[in-house]
Amino acid sequence: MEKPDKRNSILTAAEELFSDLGYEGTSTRQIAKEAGANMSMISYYFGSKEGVFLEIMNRRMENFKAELTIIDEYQIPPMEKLFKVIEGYTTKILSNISFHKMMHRELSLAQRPEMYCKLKEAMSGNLNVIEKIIHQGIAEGSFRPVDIRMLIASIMGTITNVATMPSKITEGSILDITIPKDREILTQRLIIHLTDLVNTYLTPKK
Amino acid sequence: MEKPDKRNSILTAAEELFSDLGYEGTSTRQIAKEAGANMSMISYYFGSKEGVFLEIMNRRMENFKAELTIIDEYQIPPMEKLFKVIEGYTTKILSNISFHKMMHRELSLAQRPEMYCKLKEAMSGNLNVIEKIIHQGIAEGSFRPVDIRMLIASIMGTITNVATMPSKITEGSILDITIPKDREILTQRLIIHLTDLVNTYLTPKK
DNA sequence: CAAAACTAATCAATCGATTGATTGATTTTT
DNA sequence: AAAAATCAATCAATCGATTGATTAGTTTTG
Repeated sequence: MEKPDKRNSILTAAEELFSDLGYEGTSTRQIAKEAGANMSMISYYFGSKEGVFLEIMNRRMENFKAELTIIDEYQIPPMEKLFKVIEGYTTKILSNISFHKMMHRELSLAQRPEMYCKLKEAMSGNLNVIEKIIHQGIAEGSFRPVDIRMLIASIMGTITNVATMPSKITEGSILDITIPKDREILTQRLIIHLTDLVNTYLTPKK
Repeated sequence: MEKPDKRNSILTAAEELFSDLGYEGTSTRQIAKEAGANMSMISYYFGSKEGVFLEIMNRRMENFKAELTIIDEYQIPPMEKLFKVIEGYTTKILSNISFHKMMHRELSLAQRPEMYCKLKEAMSGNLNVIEKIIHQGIAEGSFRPVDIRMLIASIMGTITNVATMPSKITEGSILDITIPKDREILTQRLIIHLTDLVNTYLTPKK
């Protein structure tokens, strides 16, 4: 016997719809229809449309954080740490594009102050780890002195650009990030590019 | 004597609201109120809410394009071209953040196919200019061979990251991109970082 | 053990509020 | 006076949310 489990199907449907159409662009009727559930199930399980949104964000955020702080503990050179952070971050984001789109829109619009703060907090937590690593590298002389915040903007921005930009925009490229196989290829290509970029940029000239 | 010019005040109000609240998150009543105009003025001048949106986007896009193609014509080394492109692009985007936010959301959501195509076209036009320059540099040996598309993603992504991310996220930084004076500082800092980054990354190792 | 009581999950129907848009009358400009 | 611009009032449609009723599964009771 199959379990309907409308609760999860609502979350799944809502995440995709929010990601594709935006929060305001998605109606509770669409969510219910897509989830194969009755509208009232949304209120029943999550209280409101915003409740669904918050549940999705909180879930994904929990799964997202931490990870990076562990890498910082490793006893390896800063450059190796940076590589691991880049690999971890890229993989995470490219395998959760829907959430990443939602998150970015949330930070850009800044309408739900509570959620905004949570995201900001989670975000700057990750930022600080990266900043610390780069700072350490510069201090010990294994990195060139650079504008740390701007370099982080480059790293984050590159990943976001690949993740959110419609792949069709890169004309000629047949890769489509919505296709799992292509996404895997893109992920590796992005990791290679970013590690090459920061390595070249941060390695002191002889 | 002041001219009411409701038409323009509607466009101005709508651009800011669309940028802050998103397209679906903005109501025609808000636009009218903010513009100090009657609701029906929106239909009168633009036909519909979407008409307002399209007018804003088309205006800004016209103003945005071209510029880059001229740079490509200059008789200067590829690296100098790239610097000029970066400077021009960065300045343009950071002085039109509202439009840039709208544009990115439009590309991310892809709901109005017609507008989406226009934006894609304008975007890939700019991309191709940059690609051509980098390609030329690699061909003549003044650039290292790199993943061109990914490098472009880094350049664009960095600018977008600085432009769309709430400045508060960079804790410690007191710079607020919404304040003109701070924005000017950030713009210069961003240009310096990007030129330094691409210069270091593209210059062949001796 | 079986009847009764309770609970979680689901549904169709409907609520008041808000949406984008339009109307016809009125004012301003030319 | 003709044209252009503006207004208050109103439209049908859709929004998010709630209601009361129903079902199925579990617990408690006698």
